[in-house]
Amino acid sequence: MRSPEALVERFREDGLKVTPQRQAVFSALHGDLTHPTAEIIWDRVRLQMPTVSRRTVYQVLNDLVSLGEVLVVAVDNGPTRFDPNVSLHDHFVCSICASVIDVDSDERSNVASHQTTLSDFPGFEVESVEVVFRGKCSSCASLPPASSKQHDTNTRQK
Amino acid sequence: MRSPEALVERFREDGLKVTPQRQAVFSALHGDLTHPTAEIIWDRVRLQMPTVSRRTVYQVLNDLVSLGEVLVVAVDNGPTRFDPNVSLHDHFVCSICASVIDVDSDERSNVASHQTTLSDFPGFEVESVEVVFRGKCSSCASLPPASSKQHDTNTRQK
DNA sequence: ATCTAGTCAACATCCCGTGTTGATTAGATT
DNA sequence: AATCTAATCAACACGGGATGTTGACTAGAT
Repeated sequence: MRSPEALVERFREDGLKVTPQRQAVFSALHGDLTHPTAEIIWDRVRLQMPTVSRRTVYQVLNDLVSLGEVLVVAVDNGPTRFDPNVSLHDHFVCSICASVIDVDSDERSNVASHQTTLSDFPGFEVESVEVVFRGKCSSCASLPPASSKQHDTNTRQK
Repeated sequence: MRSPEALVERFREDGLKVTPQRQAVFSALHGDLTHPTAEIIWDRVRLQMPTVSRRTVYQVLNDLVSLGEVLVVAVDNGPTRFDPNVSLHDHFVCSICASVIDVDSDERSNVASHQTTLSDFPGFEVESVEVVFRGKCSSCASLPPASSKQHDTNTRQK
C-alpha cells in the first residue's frame, strides 16, 4: 500500500472522492504489519472519528483490495485479514495465538522453481506463490511448558 | 487419512464408538482429492443415510481433524475445506472457480531451506510449511478470452 | 443385559460480512 | 458559489457457516 498521500492521488485519478473516512482508513492501515481484521481497523478509525459506520470501513477496505493497494491474507478460517504490504513476502502463522507475522523470503528463487513444477499442469496459469509457515511464535512457544493437550484443534480464542 | 477399515481400528483404540454414521463419513471422505466442505460431505453421506444430521457430520469431521487423520485446508475465506491427504503436498487455488488442486512437491528440499530462513526468528517453532499457488486452473484459463473486468475481486460465486 | 457414548430433531445463537432504504452530507468540477 | 453526484449514515434485515442446547432415544462395547 502506498502512503496515504499517494492514495489520495490514486483515488482522485480513479474518479473516487477523497473523503475524511477514506483518509482515516488509509492512515489506520498505513505501516501496519499485524494483518488486522476489518473490525480492528474500524475500532482504530473510530478513535479519531467516532461516527464512522462499520459499513463504510468495510467498503473502503474492499475498495483498497480492488485497487490492489491492499492484499487479503487467507491463512485461517477466522475473519478476513488485510495486509498493506503488497511486496513479495511470506507469512508465519502461530497456531496458538493466531498472529500472522511477515517473513521476508530471500529464497524466492527456490520458490520460483515450484512454478516450474506446475508446468506439469498444462493450461494452468500461476499468478502468485505464497509460503505459509505454521507453528508457535516465540511468545507462545515459551509460555506453557507443561499441560499440553494433544490435538486440541477445536480450541479457538475469542 | 487411513482407510475406513483402519479408522475403525483407530476409533476403537481411542475408546470411540464405531457407528454407522462415522463409518459413512469415513467412506464419503476416503480418497477424495477435491477438498470438500462439510456440507458437501453431508450431502454425500445422506445419499446412503438420509436421516443423518448435519450436526453429526460436522462433529465427525472435527473428530477426524482432532485425531490428525484429516487436515483443514485454509486457502480462502469460504467454508472450511477438509483434506484426507495428510502426506506432504502443496495446493493450487483457482481464483475463478475456487477449486483446490493437489500439487505434489518434489522440491520440498527447497522449502526446507525456508525453514532455515526462519532461524532469523529466535524462539519460533516451525511445525509445517505449505506452499499455495494461485492463478487460473486449466478450465477457467481457457473459458472467457475476452470481457475481462479489471480488479473484479468482489465477485464471488455462490 | 447394562452402561454410556452417540445420535437425533428442532431449535437458538454467534460471527462475519453484505444488502437495503431513504435521507443527508460533502467532494469535485464548472 | 452553485451544481451534480458520489459517499456516508443509521438502522435495519439477511445470509452462510458453524456451534451450543435440550431432552429423548438409539445402539456400540463389554
